[in-house]
Amino acid sequence: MVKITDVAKLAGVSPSTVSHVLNGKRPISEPTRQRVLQAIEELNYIPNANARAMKSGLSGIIGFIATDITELFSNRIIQGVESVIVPSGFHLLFVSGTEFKTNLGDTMAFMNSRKLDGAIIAQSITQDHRNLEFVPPEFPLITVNFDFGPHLPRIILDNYKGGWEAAEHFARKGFSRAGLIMGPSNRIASNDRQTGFLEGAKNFGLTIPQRNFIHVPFDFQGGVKGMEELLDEVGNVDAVFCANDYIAVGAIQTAISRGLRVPEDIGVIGFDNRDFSEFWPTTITSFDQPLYEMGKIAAQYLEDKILNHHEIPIQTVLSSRLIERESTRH
Amino acid sequence: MVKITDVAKLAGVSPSTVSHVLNGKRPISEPTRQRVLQAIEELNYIPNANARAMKSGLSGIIGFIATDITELFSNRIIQGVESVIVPSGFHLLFVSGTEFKTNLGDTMAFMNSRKLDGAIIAQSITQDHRNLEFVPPEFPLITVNFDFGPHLPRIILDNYKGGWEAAEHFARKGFSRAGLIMGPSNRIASNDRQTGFLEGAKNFGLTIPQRNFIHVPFDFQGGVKGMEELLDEVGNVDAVFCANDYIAVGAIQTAISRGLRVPEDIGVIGFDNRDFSEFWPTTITSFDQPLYEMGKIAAQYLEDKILNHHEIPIQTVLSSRLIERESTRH
DNA sequence: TTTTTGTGTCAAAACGATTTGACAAAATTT
DNA sequence: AAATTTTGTCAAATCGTTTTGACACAAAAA
Repeated sequence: MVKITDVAKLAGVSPSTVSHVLNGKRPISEPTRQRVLQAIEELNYIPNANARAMKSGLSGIIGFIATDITELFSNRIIQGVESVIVPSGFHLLFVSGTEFKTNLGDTMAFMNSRKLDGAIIAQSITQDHRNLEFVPPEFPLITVNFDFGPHLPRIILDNYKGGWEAAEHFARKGFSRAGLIMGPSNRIASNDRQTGFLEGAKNFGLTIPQRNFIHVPFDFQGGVKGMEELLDEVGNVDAVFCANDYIAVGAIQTAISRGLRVPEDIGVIGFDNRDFSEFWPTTITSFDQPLYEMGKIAAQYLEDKILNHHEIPIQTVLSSRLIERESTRH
Repeated sequence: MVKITDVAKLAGVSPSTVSHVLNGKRPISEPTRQRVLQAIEELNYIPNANARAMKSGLSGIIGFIATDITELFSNRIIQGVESVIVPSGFHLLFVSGTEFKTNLGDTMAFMNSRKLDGAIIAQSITQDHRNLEFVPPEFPLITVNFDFGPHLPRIILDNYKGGWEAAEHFARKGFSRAGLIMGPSNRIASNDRQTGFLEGAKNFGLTIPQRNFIHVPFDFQGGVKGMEELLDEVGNVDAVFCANDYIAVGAIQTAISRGLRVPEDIGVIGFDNRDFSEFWPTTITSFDQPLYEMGKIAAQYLEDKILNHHEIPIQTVLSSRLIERESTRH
């Protein structure tokens, strides 16, 4: 491996001169500069990143912590993050969720090992704070799309507003009897959306069933179960707001198999704007989350903290965007 | 930041002794060991990863290069990779596709900068070799799910076999007139599947249309276009093999809107086993790719090269698995 | 008892860059 | 012409580990 002294020798200068040519910390005369550049070219010299990291104290690596990388969400966030950090010379290192969850000691060690200049935590399922207590408070850290407690800066979605807008949309489209199929009840996001929807429904004159706490898993079967429960036990709804698009699809198929027409007899709104909601036989009205944007903002704040030691605003709130499709075209 | 000398001082030993306690390269007497351990605990000492990397020449980081991280494929591969490398103390660093594609110099610099101990290249769209010519041949590198030329070790899918099995499945289910909607023609995978399907069709007695080279984009609209073309111009098919599930869905919807029943009048097989193929109104017969497995194997080979300098087998071939669903239940 | 072997520890030399104090030589100001 | 400033370069110190040759001391073998 060719190193800086090799370059210096070939160019007939000292290593420090090579370094100055590379980093521009001191002026170098043009002829010397050229000789050094030539030597670099000739030897194909690449500075050793680890040596640099050691001297500077910065690794140029930002950690990305997600409980489940399979979740498509993470990816759009990642793209947003990368759009910011890659041009600045940073790279993204993936810290697997399980690793993060299972081993406190290692997590702390990792954050403290200087391998990471900072980290972004995205969409964790757990609300368990314990791990983070071990991370030193000055370590640059930000969470995206979920709230990990009052001390950690976060980029979040206005879920209350999303719920409210769903109700508003139903009302404007002429639906009148609200129903609700939410995800697992331990999620703050779910609760906020539910509250927003219910208060919105009240505000816009939709009827609300007494029993408004159907909670199901975030998948197709959850939607099936939710819609069955809604039709069999709650009854008399024509406007169903679902926690996500998988649930919406299950709900729609169940309604159809019960002889109901969507949206004529019953309207459905999903959440997340999954790819299939756009080409499902009945295309699905849904909320798009600005995940790319969230990643971008998170990355900008993080960089600003790492590079300039600026504090990250404790909370940044973005809005989801309603995308109207057939499932609510009354 | 507390360092090894601080620990040494507190424990009343030399830094090398602390190092030996940590790494076990030399025997240390039990009482000394205990004192050192105690000091480490007390000071909350975490070794500096960069200093370590510099000394050892290994960063403990493996690069993951994917053209499009949004693509769900990458994620299952990543999970497989992680299942192997995380227990061994490695971490995964994303190298964004665009970065890889656009800037030759940087790519090379990156591979050579010792920031990465090795890299996995997954599912690139381009067939462009140029970037890799700049990577030194001894750099541990392996590609997953695509072939980047004769010199790079690869884990690939037996696409020919997949095509062949699709034909076999159609024949066994009583379909008789084969049709084909493939992805963009520049993909080797597409071509292999096509050849396998056509030869399989011949072998199992399916009729093959003269015009068997419909190529469309890999999405829903591609499927719509493909099926229209098939019905309008090729005609007389009852068994359509699609390049992926998005195309299959578009094809199915188009067939249905033309008054055909799936699978009674026309059977459809997709590829990739996307989540929605399992709950689409007509569930879709598809091929599952062993992506997790591929990632796992790639990671094992890579580690073996990084740690033990064992050469990576130039080619490892895995098979896809047919999952039968309603779209071919004749 | 003397020699050999084995244990446990240390001091010093890497690893490969960046930073800083020093100092000629050249350019500018008095 | 002397004093001052600027410019360009270098030598040496530093970042925080790991590794290795040396050595003291204890235990075992001669």
